[in-house]
Amino acid sequence: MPELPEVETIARGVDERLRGDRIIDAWFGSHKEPFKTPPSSLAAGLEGRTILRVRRVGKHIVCELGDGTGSSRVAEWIVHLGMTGQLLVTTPEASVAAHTHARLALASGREMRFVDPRRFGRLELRDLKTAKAFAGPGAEPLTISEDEFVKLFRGRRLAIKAALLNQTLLHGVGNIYADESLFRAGIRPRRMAGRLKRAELLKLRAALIEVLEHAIELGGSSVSDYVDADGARGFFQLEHRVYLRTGEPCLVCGTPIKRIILAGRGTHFCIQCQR
DNA sequence: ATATGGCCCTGGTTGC
DNA sequence: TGCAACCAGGGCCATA
Repeated sequence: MPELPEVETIARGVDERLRGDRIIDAWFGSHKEPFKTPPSSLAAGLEGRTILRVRRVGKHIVCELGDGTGSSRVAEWIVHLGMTGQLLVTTPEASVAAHTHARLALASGREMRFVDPRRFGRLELRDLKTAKAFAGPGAEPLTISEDEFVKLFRGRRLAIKAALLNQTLLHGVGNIYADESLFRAGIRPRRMAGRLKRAELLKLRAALIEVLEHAIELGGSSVSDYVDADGARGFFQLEHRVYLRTGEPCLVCGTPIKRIILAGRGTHFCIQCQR
C-alpha cells in the first residue's frame, strides 16, 4: 500500500530518470476505473509534451508537463497508486505485466508504465490553462508547522488514527505510518483527536515526521506489491514496530502487540506503551 | 456541518 | 489437493 514514503521514492526515481524526456505516444487499456480523465483526453494531453519535473503531493505523483518549446508548465499528469499501483520506467521490450493500464513511449526510447491489479489507482490530466496546479487535499506532514498540526485536530470528535488517515486534514499518511507514528508517540489509536493535549500532538508530529523521513531513506515499506520506478523493493518493513506484528512481543516492553479494527482498518498497537 | 460505513477490485491466505 | 469464501484497505459516496 503506497503511502507518502513509497510515493516519494517512486516520484524521485521517475524524476531522476525521465526529467527532460518527451512523451511521443500513449497507449491505454480498456478498463474504465483507472481513468479520472478519459483515455482520449489523456492521450491528447500527453503526446508531444515534455516532462519538466516529477514530484509528490500527498499520495499523488505529479508529472509537470511542458509543450516542448520552453520550461513553463502547461499541464500536469497526476497518478494515484491506490493500493496496488506501480509506476515503472522500463525498456519497450520488457514483458508487459498483467493489469498494465497505461504505456507512455518516450523520445529516449524508454517507457513509463502504470500497472494496477486492483484498479484503485487513478490517472488524471490537469490542463493548467483552465485549472490550478494540483495542491492535494490536505496539509503536507513533512513541512507542517507545530501550530498548524495542533490546529488540525482541534474539536475533532473521532479517533486520532481515523484523523491521521483523513487525507483532507493531512495527506500522505496511510495505515502503516499511522500505526507506526502512534506507537512511537505512545498514543492509543482510539484516543479522541480533539481531546489530545498539545504536548501529545507535538510528540505525534515529531514521531510522524521521523518515521516518514526514515522510511524515505530506506526506500519505503514493501509489504505487498510495492516497488519503486525500477521495480526494486524498499526496506522499511524491517523497521516496523507494530504494523502486522499482531501477537508478537512489543520491542520495548515485550507485551504482545494487539490488533483491532478501527475506521475499517486493521490497527496495531501496544496496550502497555500506548496510553 | 462532520462522522461513519459500504463499496469497488484482485490476489493471497485460510478453511473445509 | 482443490476450490471457495474471506480479507486486505484508499478513496469515494450515501447516510446519519
